Amino acid sequence: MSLILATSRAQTQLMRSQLTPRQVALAIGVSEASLKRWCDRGLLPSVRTVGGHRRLPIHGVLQFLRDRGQMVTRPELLGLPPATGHGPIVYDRARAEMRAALVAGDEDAFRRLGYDLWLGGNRLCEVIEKGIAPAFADLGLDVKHGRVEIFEERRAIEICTRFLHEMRLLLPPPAADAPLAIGGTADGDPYTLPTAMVELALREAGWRAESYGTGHPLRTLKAAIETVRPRLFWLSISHVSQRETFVRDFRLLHDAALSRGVALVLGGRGVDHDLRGRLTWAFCADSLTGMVDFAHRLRAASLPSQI
Amino acid sequence: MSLILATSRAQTQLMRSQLTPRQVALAIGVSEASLKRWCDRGLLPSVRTVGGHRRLPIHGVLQFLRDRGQMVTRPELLGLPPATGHGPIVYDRARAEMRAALVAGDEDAFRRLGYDLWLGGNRLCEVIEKGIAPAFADLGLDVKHGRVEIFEERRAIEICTRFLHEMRLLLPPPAADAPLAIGGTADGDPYTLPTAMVELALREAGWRAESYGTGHPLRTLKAAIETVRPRLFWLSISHVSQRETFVRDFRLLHDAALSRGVALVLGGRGVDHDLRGRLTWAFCADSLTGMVDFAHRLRAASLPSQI
DNA sequence: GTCGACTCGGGTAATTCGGGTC
DNA sequence: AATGTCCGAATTACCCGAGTCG
Repeated sequence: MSLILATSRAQTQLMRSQLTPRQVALAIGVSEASLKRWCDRGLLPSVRTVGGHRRLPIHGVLQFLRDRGQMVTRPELLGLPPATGHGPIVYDRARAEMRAALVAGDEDAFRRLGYDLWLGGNRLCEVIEKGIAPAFADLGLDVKHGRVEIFEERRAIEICTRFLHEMRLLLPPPAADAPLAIGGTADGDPYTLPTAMVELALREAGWRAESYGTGHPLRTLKAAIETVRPRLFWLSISHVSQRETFVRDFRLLHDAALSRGVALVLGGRGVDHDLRGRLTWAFCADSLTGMVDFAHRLRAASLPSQI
Repeated sequence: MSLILATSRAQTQLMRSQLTPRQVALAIGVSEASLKRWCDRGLLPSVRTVGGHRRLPIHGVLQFLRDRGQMVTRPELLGLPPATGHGPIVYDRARAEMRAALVAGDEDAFRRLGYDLWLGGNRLCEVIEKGIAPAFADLGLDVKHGRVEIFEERRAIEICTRFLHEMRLLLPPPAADAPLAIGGTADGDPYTLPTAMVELALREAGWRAESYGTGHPLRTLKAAIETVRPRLFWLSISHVSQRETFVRDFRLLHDAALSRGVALVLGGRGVDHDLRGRLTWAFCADSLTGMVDFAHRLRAASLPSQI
């Protein structure tokens, strides 16, 4: 039995972590000579083959493009979706166009919008918070008012999940000694996107973040904290099914986190005034960027003598 | 460009301190020709078989990579003795090792096992059916008997989901004129993995397959069939929450599919004898490979004059 | 012994090197 | 100061028939 790996270019490039100068030059529409000079000046990270040929790690290339706001003329050579041709995108328009792409089930269009925002130099947590999340908020209203079918919303969630996972692969892998963060949602809270978004935002910020998914009874999360011993634990709260039980069991989580020195972070649209008054935590985020900022401060505090 | 990968039995027996040129070439992302030259120049230690074939001691390869500071593009291809092959022994071992990796939350190990099976020449639907799915079946028993925490199972699901999405990116994108297949799970069925597996298996078989995710009320799936007009619709059934309602509403689905010429396919461990007697369908799959075979036949029937 | 897949060696095409110039 | 183009030499990738591996 044999397997034939038909390596169409678009997909091998995504998984291939190193690119040749020619591929990058074609993709971004500059001469190979310029690329060589940028590499030699250290603007663009590169490694060498045995014979001295340059190879460019994809992470470094994307970072460079984001920093410089460099236009990508043929993104498909990098495994990216085809270009919009729209030029720079602002959040208001991205929100509307993302919503439209999601409703239509147009995965490529959605990916393109996400990539445009990201390559435009925005942090992922901002792309999510100002583009994707609002698009889903609009979508939720559409469903509520019967303008959009439920299957279309579910399909949108799948599309977004795949995009988030794609971004996860594109981010540089976290350092082995990076602080560990885990999290998820509680029993009765099936919303997968928010916790996946938190994971991605923390990974972008250099954490070794792993989402544990949805629907965890709180006592198993207590076990997770005690077993895995992360530096940070996030509980994404989109919906609370049994409030009294939740509040009671939550104490387990808090006590476990406190006694193990784990920073317990809450967040999500399910955190209302009532819950805020009855739960205790290390940080309660009202935005993804706020949460990332807290993670930064926590990390800085953990390494006091790093100058 | 295409790679033909196949299985060599000896690799399972040798405890693999030595690698073939092809494995190393794939793992570090260079051509076999370059590898040969580097060996001949003494940059990379190698020994010869009696017939003159090169074998590369793994420690020499790792040393070489360290010296050059080169990143391994596919680290999962190096390190452990790959379990290449197709026999039941191979799958038994993969199943056990996958289960262990999943319980431990070791994503890299799981990915490596998946890649090993796939690159060993197995189709993805077989990798899933004989490796991954049994591993999860074992895991489910572990949870049931209290040997494994719930958070560990949820974490395993996340790991597997990310792997499936990674494979999805690795497969060649479906042709624009490939037949369309959509599917998902019904309301009250939160099991995401099976429908994601179906999607992947159909994409491997050349379909334009898109999973719509979980938790669809059946009437919205009816709308999906009528709006999207796929050639095939799969309903993944892992758990049926309200049996009577399900059976009643299912008729909507069947009628819509029948009148639109959509092949309605059922499958999943939730399809029991009772349901089989009360539902009607175009095909009821008791295995992933069986479902893929049906899809092949369906496609062949749709294109009668293709020689 | 058969057989399919892999590897061999060597040859050829394509890419990249560094440097110089526009 | 920065980019694009051109050059000969070197490196890498791809291809082929014959032989090896398991």
